[in-house]
Amino acid sequence: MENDLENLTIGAFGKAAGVNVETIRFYQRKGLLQEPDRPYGSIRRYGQADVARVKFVKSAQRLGFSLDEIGQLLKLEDGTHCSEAAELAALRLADVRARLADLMRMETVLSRLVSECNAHRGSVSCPLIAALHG
Amino acid sequence: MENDLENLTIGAFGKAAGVNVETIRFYQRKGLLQEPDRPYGSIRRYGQADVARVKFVKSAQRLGFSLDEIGQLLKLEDGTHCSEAAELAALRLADVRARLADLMRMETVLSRLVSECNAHRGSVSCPLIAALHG
DNA sequence: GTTACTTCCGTAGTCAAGTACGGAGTCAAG
DNA sequence: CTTGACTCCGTACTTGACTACGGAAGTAAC
Ligand SMILES: [Zn+2]
Ligand SMILES: [Zn+2]
Ligand SMILES: [Zn+2]
Ligand SMILES: [Zn+2]
Repeated sequence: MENDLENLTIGAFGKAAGVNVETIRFYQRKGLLQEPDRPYGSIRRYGQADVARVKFVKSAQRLGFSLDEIGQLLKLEDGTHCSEAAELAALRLADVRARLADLMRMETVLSRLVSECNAHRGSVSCPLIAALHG
Repeated sequence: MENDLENLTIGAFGKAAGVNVETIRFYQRKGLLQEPDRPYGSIRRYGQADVARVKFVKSAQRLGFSLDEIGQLLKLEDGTHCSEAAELAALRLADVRARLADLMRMETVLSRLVSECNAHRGSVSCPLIAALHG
């Protein structure tokens, strides 16, 4: 296979970017990745810029951005006017903090319930189950 | 309407439990709620035990249990042998803690990126966008 | 030049937890 | 005894981020 770094088949591309081939096609349909022209009667080839783009998507996903938001970010990728990007990131941050607060509440309650259940041996009814009725 | 507390129509039941009628039907299909017998050529009626059951489901959901897990919990609702319930709760707790760690990581990175972006005014490229390439 | 993998492309399915819809049948009020 | 609201039931749709499938065409290896 003549798969130098700028002539990757979609399979090699997927491997290089750490994603499934189907994921690449899916991103193409979503408009997150453009499909390179296809030489007549042949196969598309991909390069390192494409790999970088997918890695960008995956990094942003790890920070909680949705694919739609990542689409926005990619349009600002030149970095010349980042205020919109900062705004998106601030929204994400607010959302992350809200979910964090939710989970902290769950953590508090669950850990209390688990330890209460561990402690009530012998007593009549389980406080864990009882708590779910409130 | 003769809707005393033990003769609720499904609509009154939904209102009493704070959920949509369709949600009730959905829970019935899922086996979380049993459907009461339907007097010949008539309409089903519900009581406070049903309302309590839905509220149990909703409480457990707020703690992060899935409907499938809640189905398990409901089978143990007698409270006589709670070790399985405690085990489920411990699993939920572990999961909540894992998600908490994820979100804390996101919070750290996002808040750093946002403040770095706010600080870089005038400098060449945006560290927020740049970071997504790593 | 045949075998065996890939690519291409469109469509369809997955998961969770519901929501929506359409056409009966039922019920209470006026 | 009709109107309008509600119930019943089955089926299909929703969201987000993929994943799977099927058949034709391209390509690589021997
Ligand atoms: Zn702009
Ligand atoms: Zn217990
Ligand atoms: Zn048991
Ligand atoms: Zn910036």
